[in-house]
Amino acid sequence: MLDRKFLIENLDAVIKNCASRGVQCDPSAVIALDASRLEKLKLAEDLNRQANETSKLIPKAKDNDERQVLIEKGRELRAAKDAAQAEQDAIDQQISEIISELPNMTHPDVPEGGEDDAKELSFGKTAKPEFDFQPLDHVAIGEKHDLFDFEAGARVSGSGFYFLKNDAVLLDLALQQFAISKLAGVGFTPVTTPDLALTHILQGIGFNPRGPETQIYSVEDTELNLVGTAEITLGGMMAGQTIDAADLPLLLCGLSHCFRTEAGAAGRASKGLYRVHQFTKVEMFAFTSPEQSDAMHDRLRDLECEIFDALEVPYRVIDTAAGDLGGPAYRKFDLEAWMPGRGDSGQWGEVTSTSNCTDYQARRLNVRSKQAGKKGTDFVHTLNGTAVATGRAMIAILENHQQADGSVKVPKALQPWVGKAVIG
RNA sequence: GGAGCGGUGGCUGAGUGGUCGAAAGCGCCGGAUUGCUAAUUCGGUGAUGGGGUCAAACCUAUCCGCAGGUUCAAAUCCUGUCCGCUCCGCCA
Repeated sequence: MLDRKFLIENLDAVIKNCASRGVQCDPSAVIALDASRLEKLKLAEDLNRQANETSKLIPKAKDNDERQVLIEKGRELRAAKDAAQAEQDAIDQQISEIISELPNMTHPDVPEGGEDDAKELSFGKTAKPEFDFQPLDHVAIGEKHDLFDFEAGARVSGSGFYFLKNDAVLLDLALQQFAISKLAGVGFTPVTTPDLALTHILQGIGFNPRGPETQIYSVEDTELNLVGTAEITLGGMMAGQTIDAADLPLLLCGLSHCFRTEAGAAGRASKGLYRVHQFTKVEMFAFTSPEQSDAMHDRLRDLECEIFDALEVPYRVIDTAAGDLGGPAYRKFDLEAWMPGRGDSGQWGEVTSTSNCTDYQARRLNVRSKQAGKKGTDFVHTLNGTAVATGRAMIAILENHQQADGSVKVPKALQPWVGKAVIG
């Protein structure tokens, strides 16, 4: 959510930003609405003040007659104030509806355009593999080593669910262990998180749990929703809180399951583990001061690179174009791993994503910071980034590390947890 | 799931209809003082919106979990709701 004053003072920039984000909206209506809102606000406040003054006179009234006159006057003033207040509230509601549809502003370095206009920033340390045999995709590798059971997943939970089996379980746990111990070692507080969250928390983070397009599973007759990412619960952890500025940045790494309906994704590359309704993820989350967030965003991206370098997976880093950014993001970097089994001869596939959401989520969630000696509070900045989504990481590992005999090398970083150097 | 109790300022905790944004203590900030990393003492110390100012000061409205209701007037009475605690039941 943008700040109302910011919007009013920077209307042209906001309109331009909406256009480059591809968001249909009319923020200009807010200007006139806010002017009349202020008018009603002042009127309501003035009437309220008069009513308060009248109320204070009542206990001091000389006699019953005077008291009755004052009570009647108070009654009228309150009624008038309620009417003005109601008008103010109605206008305020209209303004909020418009503003809540607006995306965050955009970092000046973000490329213009849509999905295909992302800027390629860099590549990982690991080169794309060159096979002297026909490489398999991860589904075929899984069949060979009995790693997944998609059929049973469909029987039990429907299409898009799966069981991991055997070494896939070890790999899954190893990825979690590796990511968490790596991050705990560089200042992140490890947490396990609820897998369900209240609707208003989702909305604060920028998810909309209702409507036909929603990516969110909701529990009927409750305010609970299955989280699509621990970003929701980690950000929600500090909702309504005021953090001592000296404690910033606050770094968390959270382990959670992630649930996504994938509404509207039917037909898109959906084979195997790539697009599923449930997966496990270690997520990084940072609450920072406004000055710290750009540097923190680079740090989260660099940590993702270190993790995938350690997993010996080839990847590229892209700076997502404006039109492809979600509403809360000010800038977003993705790591796309090379997946030799995708398409005819391999494709890049997104494995991580890190966003700087500046104060967009903090304003909705009301997360502030307080600096000692300074008057008032500031909204913090929030950032999130994938450390490891185990499903997609496994795709990249299995497909890149397969060998001619069908076995798969386990990256050194994972061997302590997998307990072996080769699968199969 | 059943029964009971409770949610007040950074914290502890008073406060059952008007003078309460709210006692007291702690913490914190500033001053004084004592010959010394402490003690004593005085004062100050919430947030948000609106106005005001170069910036302050200042003025004003709102906020005692949240949302409604009663009343001229609500932290205080009523209803709903969320959260927490205790006991019982169930349970990994």
